[in-house]
Amino acid sequence: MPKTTFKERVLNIVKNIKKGQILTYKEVARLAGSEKAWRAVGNILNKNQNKKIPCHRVIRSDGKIGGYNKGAKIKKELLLKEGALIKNGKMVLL
DNA sequence: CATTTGACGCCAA
DNA sequence: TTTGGCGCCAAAT
Repeated sequence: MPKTTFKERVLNIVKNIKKGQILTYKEVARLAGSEKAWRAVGNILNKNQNKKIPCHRVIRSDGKIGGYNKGAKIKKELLLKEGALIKNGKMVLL
């Protein structure tokens, strides 16, 4: 059985995000087991950004897009295209 | 092993 | 309301 490190847990959670679902770094960190590890979460995604991981579905708590290796703008467009909507700085599903 | 980095979050002014 | 600064964790160097 795997040791499931924090990094692996985070990647697994992000990978498990459904279409149209958006989570904040803080939420992901909390699901991963460390509510205050949001910083590490962003770093982990940044260094892993694997194709299987829809890291573009993870945004900041402020409702801002945050960053993306391919470009934050593209990230936002991807989210809107998938059916996600950001309203009043919050994530809203269709 | 110690220090810096980083796709962040929240509080104070 | 907006801007600045501090705090936090894990990984990289």
